[in-house]
Amino acid sequence: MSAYPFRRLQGDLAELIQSLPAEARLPSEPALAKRMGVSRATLREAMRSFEGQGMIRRRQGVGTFVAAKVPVMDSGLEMLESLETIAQRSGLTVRMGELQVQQLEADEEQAGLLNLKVGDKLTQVRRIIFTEARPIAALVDTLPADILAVEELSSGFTGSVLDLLLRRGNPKLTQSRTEIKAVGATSEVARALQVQRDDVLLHFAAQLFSEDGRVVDYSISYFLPGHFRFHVIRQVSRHYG
Amino acid sequence: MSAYPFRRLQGDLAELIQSLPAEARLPSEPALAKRMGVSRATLREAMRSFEGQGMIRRRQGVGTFVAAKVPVMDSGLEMLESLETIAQRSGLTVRMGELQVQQLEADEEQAGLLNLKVGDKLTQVRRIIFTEARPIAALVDTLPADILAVEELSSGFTGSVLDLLLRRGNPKLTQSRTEIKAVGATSEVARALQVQRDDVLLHFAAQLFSEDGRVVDYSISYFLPGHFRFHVIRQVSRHYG
DNA sequence: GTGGTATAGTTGTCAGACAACCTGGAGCAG
DNA sequence: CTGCTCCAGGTTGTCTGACAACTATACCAC
Repeated sequence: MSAYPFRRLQGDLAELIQSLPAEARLPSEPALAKRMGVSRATLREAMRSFEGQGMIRRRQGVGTFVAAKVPVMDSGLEMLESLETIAQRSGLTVRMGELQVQQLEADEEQAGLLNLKVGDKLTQVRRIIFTEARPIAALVDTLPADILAVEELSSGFTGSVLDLLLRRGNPKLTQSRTEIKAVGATSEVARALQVQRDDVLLHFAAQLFSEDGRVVDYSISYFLPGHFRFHVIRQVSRHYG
Repeated sequence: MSAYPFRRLQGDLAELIQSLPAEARLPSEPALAKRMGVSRATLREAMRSFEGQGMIRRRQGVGTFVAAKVPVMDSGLEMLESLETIAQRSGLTVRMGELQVQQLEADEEQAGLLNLKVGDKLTQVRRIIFTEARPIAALVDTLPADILAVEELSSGFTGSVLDLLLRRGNPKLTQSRTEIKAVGATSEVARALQVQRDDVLLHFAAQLFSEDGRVVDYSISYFLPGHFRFHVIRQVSRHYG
């Protein structure tokens, strides 16, 4: 149970929406507010947030409806989730391999990305995600050592730095800024993902922010095409609506 | 002037936020609501929507602040904008070339994507975006012929189907669902963009939705790496906050 | 100086009300 | 029967006013 109605609502409402079939009609706002135990104003803030993510569709005088379903396989980029979480929701089994944890000191580029000083201690985690036998993603997380110590990764590390931080609950994570590119595989990545050098890969570079605005993780991901589907809902800017 | 306060507010607030420097503090909610001429409840719905896009940051008991600035050069994917609009905001000059407009009948794939029947009339627009002398993007828009007729593209077409539809104001566009991939250049695209076959390209495939939920445009874009920067703000899912 | 405490200002939430809008059916003219 | 108008009920959109929870600052006792 969360302290604030809005946060609890986000989870409850997401659960409800995902449990309903496409085009299904949601209860009216007064009814839903009562059922969720919040005021209609708070409910509407949450609704607005879900509408912005394209999960629901509202029509004045008619009702609120679950948006047309997108194939379950792919993942919307509005929410930051670990690959493990996405895979689990999709009913896939993935495993992690080739885990490498090391401590190092920030060079100029890393210091800039993490908003630190050159020479500050860093923890770096590299790993490969496999489905069945094939590697499909390569991940590198770099964190300040005071956020995540090397020792913490020794026992029972499942492979997701994000999930680890979320479970620990400290620092409190709020959002990430993810940059999207297409790259050719370097020889190192090509070997890890068992593809040819210069083969096409999707590339995410993400800064993960905590509640106080600090950068707590810089994450680089390489995805093999065809095994993941990423999409984003984009709003039409209505400067002159 | 828009009929609904919320829509007007979206534009006004976006303008205000973008005009302020990073970390700047916004007026308090009561003050801002009064200034914008809406109630605090409506203002808060808009604020929640902007918060979801990572544009502002709210701290209870303290205030609301403009989020750390994202460089104007690159473009957040939360908002759907034409390349021309993005370029203009970035101070770049781009020009369109190799415009091809044709009418055709929907095959099975196109019918499925646009939610039409096989054989329905389509308008297809192909074009290349250049900066200076180099081509940097290839675009293909496919629309139902009743949405956009071939004749409408004859005079004064600037190169953006999106901007054209927005200017016309009919149908009213609401959002797009954009799928993101990395692909190797086909021989056709490679020739158009003056790259080698199988060179790495970023690939967007977007369905553009109108107010009534109809798919009014299916758009495919190929981007040359290095000339565009795309990012997305991702919220941390707080199922157990 | 130090630490605790009041205080003003901010966001978070609530309740109730009315306006704008859409849908479907009743009623009526043809 | 058909087609039209009108109306009533239900839904989302917005507003008002209020109180709760929280934060930073100023102030005071020590």
